[in-house]
Amino acid sequence: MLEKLTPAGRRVLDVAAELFYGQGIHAVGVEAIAAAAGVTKKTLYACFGSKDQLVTAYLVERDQRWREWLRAWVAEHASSPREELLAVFDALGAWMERADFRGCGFVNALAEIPDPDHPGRSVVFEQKRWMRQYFEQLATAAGAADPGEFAGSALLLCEGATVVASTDIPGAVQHARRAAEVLLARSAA
Amino acid sequence: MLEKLTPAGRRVLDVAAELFYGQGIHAVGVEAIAAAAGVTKKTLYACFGSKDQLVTAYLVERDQRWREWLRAWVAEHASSPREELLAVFDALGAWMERADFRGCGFVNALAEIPDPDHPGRSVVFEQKRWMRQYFEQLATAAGAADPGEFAGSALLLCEGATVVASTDIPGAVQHARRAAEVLLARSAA
DNA sequence: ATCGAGGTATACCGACCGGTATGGCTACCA
DNA sequence: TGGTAGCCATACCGGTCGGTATACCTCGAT
Repeated sequence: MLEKLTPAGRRVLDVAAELFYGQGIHAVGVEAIAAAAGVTKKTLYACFGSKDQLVTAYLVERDQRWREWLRAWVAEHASSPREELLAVFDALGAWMERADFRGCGFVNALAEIPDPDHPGRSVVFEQKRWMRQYFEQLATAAGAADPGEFAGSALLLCEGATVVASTDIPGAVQHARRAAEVLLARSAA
Repeated sequence: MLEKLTPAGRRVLDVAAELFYGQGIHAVGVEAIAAAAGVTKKTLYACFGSKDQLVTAYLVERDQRWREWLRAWVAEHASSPREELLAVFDALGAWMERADFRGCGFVNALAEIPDPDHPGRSVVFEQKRWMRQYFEQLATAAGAADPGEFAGSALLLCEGATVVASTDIPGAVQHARRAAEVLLARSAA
């Protein structure tokens, strides 16, 4: 659904991603998305079928891009397994400094999707599971005594930092990084 | 605004709290709230003025009730400063087991309120600041070497656990409690 | 040469949005 | 006894919601 997008569909998804993240899903109507993408509603519906499916496509692509961006950032800013682990928090910090930062797009989406059967929810679940697994992989490489335990803690700190950073409290991610260092030292082989 | 509520206003706020938390703010219309409270829209507007003000009142009261509930829970389930600190996580766990748990109502509200001037946002900020301060107070009593540092970490773990618990990953709050114990031991006098 | 895919534009649908207006009823208090 | 606070019911306002219908255009591939 994402690779074989027509040019118009591509524009729609880009615009939808920005508006959904910036203003919230319910706050943005399909008409506004179509207009901002320079596309008629008919084209939008021909490409995505419904608003719910457009929302799901937004989340799927956000997940893909996040994984790619994070891996690239870590690879570029770290030169040892231990550094890679902590670089995740530095990446988080870099992301939060963006002017349009408005918390975790997946968590925000979850807040607006109470329906347990909405396909978007499982995309969010999968994203968090991936983050935990990524931490576990890095912790294993870094020689942590219990990589699974550390990965769970790191996920908590990571999600906590994202929430706290969006509530006007400064230094959240640096704080999370320090806590992760302590927990890693405790868990080191 | 909250104490001097008329009986009809009281019902409106109770119903609004349940619907806003359970379905999201934008997803619930004033008409649905009025109907569920057995009240006309005119009465709703006479009591609260606008939907935004009703949302704000919901957040203010949620904050009040949370503080009272948490303090009472901690007082009942702990008998030493250290136990009190960790009991906050047990309280979190008890709250998450409720059938209607749907993440942090304040964080969810933030996701739906991008407007930086909305009065509801500062209520959310204040709630998080209070949590941090509460942790600091407990950490001081428990003899932590750096109560401020520990309070920040505890807030991260607490918010992280709430997010992670709402993404289908089990054991988040128990994990957070264990991490808090480790960090507290590291920070103990 | 044609035909379908991917567009455009405009108009429409019923339902709902937040918010207001009119009017009447009861109960308590000065 | 008269007012007013609180509440009811109904109807209305302009605007927007997600989604559909009709009709026309323009390509590139067969």
